[in-house]
Amino acid sequence: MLKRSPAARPAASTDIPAESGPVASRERILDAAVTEFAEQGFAGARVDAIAARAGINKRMLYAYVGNKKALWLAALERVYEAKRRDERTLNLQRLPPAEAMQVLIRFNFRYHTQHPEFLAMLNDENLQRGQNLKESHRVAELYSPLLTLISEVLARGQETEVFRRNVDPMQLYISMVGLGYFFCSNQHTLSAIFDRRLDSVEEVLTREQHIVDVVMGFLRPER
Amino acid sequence: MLKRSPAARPAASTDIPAESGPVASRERILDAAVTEFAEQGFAGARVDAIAARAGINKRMLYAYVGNKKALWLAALERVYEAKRRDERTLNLQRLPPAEAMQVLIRFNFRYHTQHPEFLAMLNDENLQRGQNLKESHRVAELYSPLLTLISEVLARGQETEVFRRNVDPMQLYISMVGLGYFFCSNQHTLSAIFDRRLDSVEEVLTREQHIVDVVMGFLRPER
DNA sequence: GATAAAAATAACTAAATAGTTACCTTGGCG
DNA sequence: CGCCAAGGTAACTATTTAGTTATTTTTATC
Repeated sequence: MLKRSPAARPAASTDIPAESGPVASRERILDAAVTEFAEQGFAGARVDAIAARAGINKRMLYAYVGNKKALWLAALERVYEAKRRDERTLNLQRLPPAEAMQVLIRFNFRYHTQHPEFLAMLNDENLQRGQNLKESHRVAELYSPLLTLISEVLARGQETEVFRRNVDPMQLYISMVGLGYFFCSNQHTLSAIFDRRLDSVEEVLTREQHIVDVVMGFLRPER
Repeated sequence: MLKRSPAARPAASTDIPAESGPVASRERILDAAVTEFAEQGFAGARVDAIAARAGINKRMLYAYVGNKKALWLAALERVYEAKRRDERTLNLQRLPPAEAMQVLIRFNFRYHTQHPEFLAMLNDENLQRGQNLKESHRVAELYSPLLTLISEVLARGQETEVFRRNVDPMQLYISMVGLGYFFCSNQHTLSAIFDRRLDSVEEVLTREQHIVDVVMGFLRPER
């Protein structure tokens, strides 16, 4: 069991070129894993397919990352990190609360439409009852900055009385995300049941505007 | 390929007892399939496990239902039907629109909290890009009566000016469902990220009230 | 160039899996 | 009883799969 990772070897005297070497290999493997896992789910994904996608031998894949579960967790952390990184680029302090809230809503929806791999991996992790994420020692890092952002914008809007009071930021976060998540994640079954394609640009924009209307409509102060 | 289903044999002279016979066997198989598929997903589910759960031999399972994909589709149709059947019991005509809408919202949320197998199978069908559902010759039967109910209640509420105008019933349906779906389906990852259990009675009731508040808040007419 | 460690490959293994085949059991009916 | 078909079982097959081992190639350093 004492498998030394090839990445642990002392760095060579020459700098490692950007497009090769152990670190780059690991990146390529994780990218390939995200793609395969997102398309097939954990049980449906094939380790051989991931190796092939990464253009690497299976033996090296095991050396770099470990077994299939470790691969899943690394891929899951990767898609979370990617979203968190994007979330952190949001700059809302200068915007008035109503506008800032709209930016948050649209950002979330667009992220979900553009990153089906994020939705697919989250769904499958939930099928596995979140056991991998619970065992991750990096969960704390994956905590969404969005919740803090929402809290801040919400508080500002409540002070200036453009938003209603007594709104739990976590509930609002789950609602904001859920309104887009279900539409994106379940587009195929919705499409089959309604006999209507939902992946056109028009349908997606219509949905985005509806989500903004729902959240902003809800947040209007009581008369 | 000419496999005669055992169910096709002429009925015996004695009546088939309720708890045995081909029809009952098929029911038991489908129940077992729903459970196994919901826990493991399509790729993770094992045909042997389904046969064992149903207390039936694999040979008979193949005779009664067909291969794994046919089993999946039959199970998927079954969970849809179950929800549609429940939806049809809603009796909203007598209720004033605001109350009727709340009943719809709560019904949906409760159904999702109480039927994780419905969510799990829908998620996995979407991972498979809805291909099985699209090939089903029974999709039309699976169309949700909820959409019609929502349309009716919405129209009544708009006439009496308790609801805002210009609301697309399909968007409202997707929102109503999505607000609860995400919370239920992703409870494990949400729980891990927020380091907070979401499956207690209190948390579920809090969420239900929030969903009601969001939808009803959105539906308030503009001032 | 020699050497040794690192990196990569292909071939292998043991277990699991969807689907099938050959065979056995039961019960109704003349 | 004797027959036969429906209903059922166990053992099998061909393939696939995660994970490993034996071996070769590459690279850095002297």
